[in-house]
Formats: sequence, structure tokens, C-alpha cells
Amino acid sequence: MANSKASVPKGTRDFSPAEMVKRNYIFDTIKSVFRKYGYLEIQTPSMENLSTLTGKYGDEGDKLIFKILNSGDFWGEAENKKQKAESFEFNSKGLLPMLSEKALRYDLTVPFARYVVMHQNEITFPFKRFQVQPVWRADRPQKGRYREFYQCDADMVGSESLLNEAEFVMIYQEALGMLGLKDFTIKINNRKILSGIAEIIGKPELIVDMTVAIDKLDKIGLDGVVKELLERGFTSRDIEKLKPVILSEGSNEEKLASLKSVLTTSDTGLKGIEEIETILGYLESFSVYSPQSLSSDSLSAGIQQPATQNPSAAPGSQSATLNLQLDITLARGLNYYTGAIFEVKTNEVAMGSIGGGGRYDDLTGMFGLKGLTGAGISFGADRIYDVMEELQLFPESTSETTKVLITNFDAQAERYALPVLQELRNKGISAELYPTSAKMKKQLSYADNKKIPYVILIGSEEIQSGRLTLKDMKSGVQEQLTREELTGKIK
RNA sequence: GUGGUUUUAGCUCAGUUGGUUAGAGCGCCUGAUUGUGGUUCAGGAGGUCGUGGGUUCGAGCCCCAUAUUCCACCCCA
Repeated sequence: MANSKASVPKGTRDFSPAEMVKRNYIFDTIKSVFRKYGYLEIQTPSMENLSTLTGKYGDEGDKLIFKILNSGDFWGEAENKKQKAESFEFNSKGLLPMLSEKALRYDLTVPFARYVVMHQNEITFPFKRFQVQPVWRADRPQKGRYREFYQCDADMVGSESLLNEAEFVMIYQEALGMLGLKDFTIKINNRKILSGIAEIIGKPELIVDMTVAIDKLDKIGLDGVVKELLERGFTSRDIEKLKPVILSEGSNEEKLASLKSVLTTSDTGLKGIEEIETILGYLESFSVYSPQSLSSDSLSAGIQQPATQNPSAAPGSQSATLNLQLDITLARGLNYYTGAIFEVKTNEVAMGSIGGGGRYDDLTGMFGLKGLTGAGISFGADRIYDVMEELQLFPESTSETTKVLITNFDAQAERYALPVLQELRNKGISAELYPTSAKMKKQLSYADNKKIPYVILIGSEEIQSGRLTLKDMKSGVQEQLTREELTGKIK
């Protein structure tokens, strides 16, 4: 076999023990919040049938799906088909079904919809599930963007209640607060409002183009958005109607009020506003949100009080004030959303969104199960990791593994050590015996590097006296103890 | 898919205008210390300079291709 340089595919990474400790801290925290709100865990395969995934994420999304090459003689099959059927197109598009019929999952929402349809007879609705698994995108890597990354999704199907949406806001707030993030914004919008706006302008068919363009307001400014809207088929007159809407500022309540006056003739738009108001109402009842109807001079909208300092980063504490902003320019790329849309951004680090989600009314309809509504959110675990790393939010000293190392002097000492090792392990103390009788220096260095707090030395003296030497690696103090005293000492 | 950037010891990085034997810090190994780590001191090992071509008397350095890193665009967690 030819030697090849050790490497991993572009955009993928190994996770070493120290990183896994931190990653699991994120996963465990998010999962615990999901469970607290009544969500149950499932997993689905890494690969799905290609047909399950295509067409769900838009044209750009389809391009980014990792396709899996069929096994077998796909080339011969294609040649065969070419000769038999004249109508067969011998090009990339026509060949694709022959080359690939499976693909790596692109997100967790579409596989979930597929899961619900396949298991509809076992499921009691409303069904709340969470899922923490990697997804793959054939994108070019850059800051906060990987080709393999983990999403932590909570989705619910079978309930139209906007209480679900309100709880998603609370889940975001609670989980990110527990992880130590202090200043982040949960943005909310509603597809129906966007549809209403497109309706008012008289270009409902251009809604996707409209949303893609105005979504970039933050990035390219008003001039950039205007330019893009013109390119996408809007007239200057359309844009004049659009401007006041996308530039509206103030508190959520002020924005809603001004939207209402613009959207009076659009039932869809008004429905969207009502939905937002309902969600805010629920959050008010939960006492996590308070409306701000008075107009203020502050440029920033919403309820952007300075984040309260929270001295205890203990899990369970909510360390940041809820910063929920209605953002009319928020669109989100996935085109299956029909109602509320969420996006979460950190304000402490330059990073794309660390979470997103929304309501989708007919995702299962694509797989033949009509009339089932769903909604969900996703946390981007890898981005959250990068943010936490940059802000140094990971707690220290959670990485201890082995509690005690028994040194290995010689064959006799090794045999003597085995029952001791067993006894320690039986008492639930993670322990290991150095596997060879290497030099003391080497064995103690091993303990040191692995940050093992205790070392037990067993040599001829100890075997004779029956009192083993316990060394505290931090203080360097050593004492002679019996086996009973020893296991009591190490906890 | 488009543009830029990175790649030299296990790791992080120097390396001048193209010129003799490619360096440093950390880590590793050996010894000072034959039962004692984390500090100190002395010594040592370790390099296809990402890969493949090319230019040149001569290439880590210049040219071409390709892989990879990071960044921006498109899009997105």
C-alpha cells in the first residue's frame, strides 16, 4: 500500500480529549434544557436518500449537499441506458441518479420530517423531539464555517400553538445563558409579514428575491439593498414603498404599530403581526419579557438594557437579560419556513448566527403526510464553541479523568498492585496501573502530564510492611497508608 | 462556484538579493538523581522545506499546476 500523508478532508477536524470535554459541556447543557421543556432525543442515519434532501433547501442548498457515489458499475449502467433510451440526457443532470442515490444529511429538520412521516403510527402528537448530530455541507470553509459540524435541534410537530414559539425563545435564552453568553440577540420575524409586504408592493411572486435582498441590510447598507432589489426585478416605485418598512426603528411594539398601518390591506401580513404579538404576550406572562410602547430616543430597539452582571456562572442561572428583537429584514435562507422565523446572534464576537429556526407548516407534506404543522430551532454547536473559546467561557478543571496512578516497579509489585487496583475501581475511583516497569521519572511524568492528582507507590518496602505510599502530586506530600485508609483518602 | 492568503523539526514560528552544512523556543530522549514528577543545569536525537513539474551553474526563496490553512464574496449553523 502506498504511503499517503496523514490528513483529514477539507473542513473537517479531529477532536482531542481536551476539546471533547468542552464540546460535551455544550452538548450536555443544551440537551438538559431541551429535556426540561419536554423534548425527547432521537437519532437518524448520517445518510439519507438523495431524493429526500433535494429541493428542500433552495438551489444554493442543493449544490451544497454532499452526494455519495453509488457502488457498482455506475458508468456501465449509464452507457447502457444511453444506448437504450434516446430521451435520456447524457449530461450531469441526467447522470446524477445513476451516480448517486444517497447523500449526507444537510440539516436535522428535513430528516426529522421524514422520520415523523415514517413513524406516524407510533408517534403521539404533538411530538417534541431533540436531536444532536453532525451535518455536512460542501461549502468552502471560513470563520465559523465547517464542512462537518454539529447541530442541536429541538422541533415540535402537531401543534399550532404559538406557545411553542415562545418556549423556543426561552430555550435559547436559558441554554445560552447557562453556557455563559452574556450579550446575544434573539431576532424574530414572520414569513407572513414578509409575504404581506410583497403583497402590498404587488410583487408576491418575488418574495424570495425580496427577502434575500433585504436580509443583507446590515451588511451592505440601504444603497446595496436598493441596488440588489433593482437587479432582482423591483422598480424604484416598489422600493419607495419598501423603504419605510425595512428602515423602521424603535421598540418591537413601535415597529408592530407602524407595520400594522402599512399592512392594513393584507390579511396575511396582519396575521403575521398578530402571531408575533401572541408570542410576545406569552413571554410577558412568563415574566421574561416586558413591552416597551413608549417611544424612546435610543437608537437600539427592543429591550436592550445593559446585561446584568452575574457573578455565579452556575448552571441554571439566567445570566443575560432577554434581548428579543423584531427584525423585519430577517429572512433566513431555508424556504420551508411559513410562520415565525428565529435567528440568534452573539454581540460579543464577530460570528455568523449561532442558531436559527422557525415554523414550517407543511414539511411533512413533501413526504405525503399533509396537514401537520411543525416548528423548531437549532443551535450551531461548533460556532458556540468558537465563541466560548474566544471569550474564555469554558469552566476550568473539569478535565480530570484518572484519579490515581499506581506505579509499576517490577513483576512482583505489579502482581501485588492488581488487587489494589481492582479495589479502587470497585469503589468507583478511576484508577490505572502504569503498564510497564519503566523508570520512576517516566511514570511520575506520565501522571504529571495527565494531571492525575494521586500516585500510589508500591515497592518491596511497601509489600513487606503492607503500608502503601500515597503521593499527593500537587503538594508533593507522601504518607504511608493501609489499603483501607488509602481508599478512604482518595475520593 | 469566485477572489486573496498560508504550508519549513512532534508543536509554534524565524530564514536577508537565489549562493557553502536550513535555525530558535517549546516538547521529546539521555544524564546530574539505580524509589520520585512539576523547578534548574549539561548533552542528544529529530527536516522528502505540503506535493509534482519547470527556470537556473545553483531554489526553502523565482515560475506553473495541485492539495491544504485561514479570510472575504455567494450562501449559511
